[in-house]
Amino acid sequence: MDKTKTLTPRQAEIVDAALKLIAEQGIQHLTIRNLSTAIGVTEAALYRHFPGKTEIIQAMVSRFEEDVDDIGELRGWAAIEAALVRRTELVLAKPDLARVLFAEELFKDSPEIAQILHGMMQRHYKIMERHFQEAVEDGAIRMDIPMDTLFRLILGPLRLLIKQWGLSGGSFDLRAKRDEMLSLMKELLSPII
Amino acid sequence: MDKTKTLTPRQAEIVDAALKLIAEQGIQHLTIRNLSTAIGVTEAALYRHFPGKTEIIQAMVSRFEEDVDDIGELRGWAAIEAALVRRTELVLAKPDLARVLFAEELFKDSPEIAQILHGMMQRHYKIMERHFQEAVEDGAIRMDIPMDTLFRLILGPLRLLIKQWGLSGGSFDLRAKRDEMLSLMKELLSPII
Amino acid sequence: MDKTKTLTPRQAEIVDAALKLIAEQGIQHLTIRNLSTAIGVTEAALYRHFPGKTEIIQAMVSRFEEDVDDIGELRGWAAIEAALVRRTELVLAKPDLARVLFAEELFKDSPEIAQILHGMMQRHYKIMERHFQEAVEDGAIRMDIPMDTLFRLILGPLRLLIKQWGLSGGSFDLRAKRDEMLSLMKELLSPII
Amino acid sequence: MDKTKTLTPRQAEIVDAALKLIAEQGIQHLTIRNLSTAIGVTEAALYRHFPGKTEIIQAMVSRFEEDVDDIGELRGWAAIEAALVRRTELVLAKPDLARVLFAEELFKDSPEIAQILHGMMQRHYKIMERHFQEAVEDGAIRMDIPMDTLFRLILGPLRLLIKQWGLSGGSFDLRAKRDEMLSLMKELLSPII
DNA sequence: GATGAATGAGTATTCATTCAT
DNA sequence: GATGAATGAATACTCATTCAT
Repeated sequence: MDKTKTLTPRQAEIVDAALKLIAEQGIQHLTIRNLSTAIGVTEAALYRHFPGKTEIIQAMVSRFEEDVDDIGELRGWAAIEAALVRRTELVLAKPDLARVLFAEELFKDSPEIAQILHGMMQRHYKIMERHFQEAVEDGAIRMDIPMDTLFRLILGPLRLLIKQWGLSGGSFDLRAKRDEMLSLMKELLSPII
Repeated sequence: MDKTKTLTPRQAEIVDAALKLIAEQGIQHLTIRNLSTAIGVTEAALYRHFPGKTEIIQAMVSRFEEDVDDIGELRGWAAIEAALVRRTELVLAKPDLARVLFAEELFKDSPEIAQILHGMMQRHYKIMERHFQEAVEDGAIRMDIPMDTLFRLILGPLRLLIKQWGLSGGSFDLRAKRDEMLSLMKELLSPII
Repeated sequence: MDKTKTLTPRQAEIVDAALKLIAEQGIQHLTIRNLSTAIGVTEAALYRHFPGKTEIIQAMVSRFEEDVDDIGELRGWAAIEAALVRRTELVLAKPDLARVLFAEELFKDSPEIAQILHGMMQRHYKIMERHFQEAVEDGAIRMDIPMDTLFRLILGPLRLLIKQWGLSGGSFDLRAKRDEMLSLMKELLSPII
Repeated sequence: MDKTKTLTPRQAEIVDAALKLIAEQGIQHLTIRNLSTAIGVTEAALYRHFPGKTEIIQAMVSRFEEDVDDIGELRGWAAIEAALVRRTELVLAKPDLARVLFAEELFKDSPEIAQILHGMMQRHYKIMERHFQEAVEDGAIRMDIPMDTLFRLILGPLRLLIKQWGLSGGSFDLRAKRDEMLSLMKELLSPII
């Protein structure tokens, strides 16, 4: 039931620090040295808790799923809205994690991580697709838009919104803009009666 | 007339190799060593052609503008379409360059490059905004959408489309999907008469 | 009580090796590579003990003060003699260190070190000046010589003596020559009754 | 008769530039690159005029002799004074050359240069020794001082004076201090009647 | 006389990792 | 659980020199 390995407190601490480091200074500054001094131990100490750097990043990436998934019992447009809201709320609650969230190309290096991310996106895509389908069936979304295009039409602007918010250092009201966008999308995509 | 410094053949070769390296292996692998062996010379040889790594990246980044800008005399929705088409055509023509094009966070580290990119984006944004305005005036786009939201609504899906195309290794027909998206957008955004 | 940071054994070893390297082969050969092989470790290992090359040199230079300063409770000509004797004894005890001691121009490049050395010289100059003053008051030195000239008259020959001794590879009896010089100076500079 | 090879104008230009570079920025900055850009040619061009860097330095060092030697027909104390005056005048006329003049340890690297310098010093010493002898015979200097000590007693303060003048960036009147020192020395060293 | 392009050895420093304690 | 010391491979960059043109 629980696919994510439970982390020890120390492991969690390390993952948190890694996340913070990446978000604040970029992937390049995620070094064992920086990580260990951020936590207050020696470099060697980290290897008591993780076999290597790769595993730390993996643990870090795995945390994404925990936070992003699970929109409850909702269906259709309500589920879509809930998913997008959840995403932005996550961004607001854990900006560090979020700023990394949409930068898949950062992890091009390690195939393992890239794969984890890819799987995550795929799963996410499947879920969204189901809700899109429901929304079409419910009459909330017009039926002439291919699924993949619909996905891009909705997720694309949201991703860009979050990216701009991150790059600008949180200089505007993310919630307000998100809500504005959502209601606008809902209107734009609704069937022409 | 020509603001961009003309590169020597060797410089162009280096920039090309850099682009390829970044696109294929990620920024982390853009090292002087990798670059020089990719070209087939010693590391020291590179410094005959560029003062340093920074300048190589700058030259690389500068090439973006050359290719992306300039949509001619068009205005309004036609100009928007032309710009987006041009972007995807660039992606198709020079996938290496393109894959880097939308990954601003890659350059978070070096402020100089980040600034160049930021300036580029700003300029691009201004141009697009003007065309949006024109399109609204022309009656091609409904007038109740704030400019920034409009920008995200149009650019967001395109970016996502290109990113997916890149990540999937060009597994679908980018032109077709782009055209589909464009005509759909045009319809969605047109004023309700 | 002890202003100088105590060095770990390894740090002391490194500083010693650095001193030896400089003395034997000149500043140009004081490289991390040479230093590490002189000690028998890899280059990287040095960075466990010092943050960088600069700090190594600083530690090296700091040792000067330890050894040169502090002439006890003496005053006047006795203090001057003690200072000069102490200097030559240092030269005899640690030739490596000493050979570097009077070659300020070696450190022209790195301002930090130059400044440390300059401060050292200034402090030394002040102390000597005080003792000169006392010696004049005590009637040991004639009163018609300006302080700076007096300084040069006494320190100049000593410096040259030490330099010659160093360049000649210690080919003559430094102590004897120093004593000869000191007693001669004392006589030359004493007031004409 | 003329031991110094005559330099071509270009060679002289290179030597001058080398001198200036060393004096202004230290030996470490005497690189072929810096040298060539100082003159305004490519690095490769230098090798048309000198076989290598060593030979450039040699030519540079050789120039010392030209300028320092030859005090004419004088003898005794007058010759000593003339020699010291000549030295300081050289310092004043060509500070670049002069600042290098007393820093023998700079050239520890290349034995050839060290040897040239050593020979120069030896020759100088011999000449001075002769004049000291004459001065003693003439009754200008007391006869109880060993030659080598006498040499240090006179040259030491002068060297220190010049070094301080150089390090301070020429902040005091070198001629005045030199004259003050000379007349003082003359008095101090004269026989007690 | 001079240039442009290249080289091989070297510079200080950083990295992830290992191991004995 | 953690440390101190070390390593080997990498980083960007500089050096004196060579060579074909």
